[in-house]
Amino acid sequence: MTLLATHSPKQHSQPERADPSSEDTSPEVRTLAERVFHQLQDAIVRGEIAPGSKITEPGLSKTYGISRGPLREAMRRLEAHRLIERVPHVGARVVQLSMKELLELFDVREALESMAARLAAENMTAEEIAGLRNVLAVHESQDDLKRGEAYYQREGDLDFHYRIVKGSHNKMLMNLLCDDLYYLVRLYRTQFSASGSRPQRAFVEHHRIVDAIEAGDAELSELLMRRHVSASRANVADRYAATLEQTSD
Amino acid sequence: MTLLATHSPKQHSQPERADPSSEDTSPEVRTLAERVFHQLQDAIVRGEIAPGSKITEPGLSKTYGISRGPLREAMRRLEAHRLIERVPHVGARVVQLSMKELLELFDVREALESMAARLAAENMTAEEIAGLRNVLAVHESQDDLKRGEAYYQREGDLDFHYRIVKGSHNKMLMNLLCDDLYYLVRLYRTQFSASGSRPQRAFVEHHRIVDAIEAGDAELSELLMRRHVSASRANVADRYAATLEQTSD
DNA sequence: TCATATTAAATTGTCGACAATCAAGAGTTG
DNA sequence: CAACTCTTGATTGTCGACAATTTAATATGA
Repeated sequence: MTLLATHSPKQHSQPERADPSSEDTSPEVRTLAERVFHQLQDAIVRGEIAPGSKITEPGLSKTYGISRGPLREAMRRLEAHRLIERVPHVGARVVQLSMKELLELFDVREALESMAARLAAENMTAEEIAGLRNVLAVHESQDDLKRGEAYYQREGDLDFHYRIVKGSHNKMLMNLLCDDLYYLVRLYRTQFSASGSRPQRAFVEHHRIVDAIEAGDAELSELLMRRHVSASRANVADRYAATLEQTSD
Repeated sequence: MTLLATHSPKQHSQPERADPSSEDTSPEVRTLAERVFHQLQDAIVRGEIAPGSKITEPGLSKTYGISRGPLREAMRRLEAHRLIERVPHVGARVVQLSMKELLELFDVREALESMAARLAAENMTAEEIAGLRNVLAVHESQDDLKRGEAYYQREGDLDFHYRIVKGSHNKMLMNLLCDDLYYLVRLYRTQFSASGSRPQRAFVEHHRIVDAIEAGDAELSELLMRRHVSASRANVADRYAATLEQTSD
């Protein structure tokens, strides 16, 4: 019958984030809790809900037109994904990554993604490698056009890392990185309005990583990915230090 | 095959927490959902609820004497921690790790724990190192007594790894390992009734790791921990292969 | 007998209401 | 004027009931 939606025609009294461009007909959102979870996840990651802002259950309940039951379940999932922080009997607020936590995130990424690259070199299929090269080609063309600023270091970069993690053929690794950490990475990029720097250097590094994976050199792939993430981390740390000194100007 | 049948029927009212032996008076179990989450987490990890068995909401609701509201929130958390698997409109069942997934878990541990050891060598305080050495001393005495079988490779081993992860002073790493993966490790140990082998060898490895950490040698600590976890993985794989051949006996 | 369709039971998803708890503001008092 | 208490408002936690879906069991027909 009526799968979902049309339950009640979204009476948005506060049409703040009533964004119809969002995809309600996602792969498997057969339940309200699932749907609102993805909606909130998107809204948070895109910065539509301010970081650090308190989110209240009646408020969201009104906004999304559902009752508090499934909403609370969605919030519990968001909490598990570290996108919101809850305090019993007090409330929940969107996470606000500090620089310390961001650097911690990079350390975890360095550990996991280098392992992913190693496994990818061992397990990636020819088709997957071809797809990976195709991603690089797209980046290259875009790099010519827009001097590699906007798209490249945002979703495009994540696409590259996505495919390598997927190429590891390790489900647990995929879940950890793709379902948890990468959303935090996106959140950080909106919070710090991080228009990634060093695009050309990262681009070269990406190419070398793919070369190593294609050659089946597990150790080299691991090493290059480790350096790649580590360099990215150092870059972020440097830019942040520069920002701190710039404040007194 | 039907080991570990039913869980304790605690048919109590709501007044007290009832079970004094359990850690119901933990730091922050101020809500029913929190409490039943920890109770279920323990029950699953200890094998009191059979792996692969289907758990039904009305059943658990009766067993723990709470309504389905907080119960569902607890189950959502269990799902996020990968202890149960849910299918919309169908139900939930306790996870049953396959050997493939178990080896995946070891790969993730190798990546994360080697990073943790590296950071621990850089950040661990003198008191933390002293505590770590004390753990080793306890293991040694127990090793003399019981020939290192039961306790050592179970909770004791995890205690060792716990402290190193904690010594990394990286909250995200701590959450990932201590809150998620280590519960899966415990679950595996009950599911496969894995009375850990190679105790003396692991014991020596533990000592060398602590030595490296105390010396502040980050690279060596990382390398030794990586080898340690990798050897543990290989041991599990070998034992499993042996079990397969033994089935024809 | 096997396959298919229908029905029935049980379970999951969702909602609205009530109780418990916290945060803030008004009011009092030294 | 400051500090403390009390009250009030709002939010969170919990419950029971109803609707929707799945699963099984039964009935029906070729």
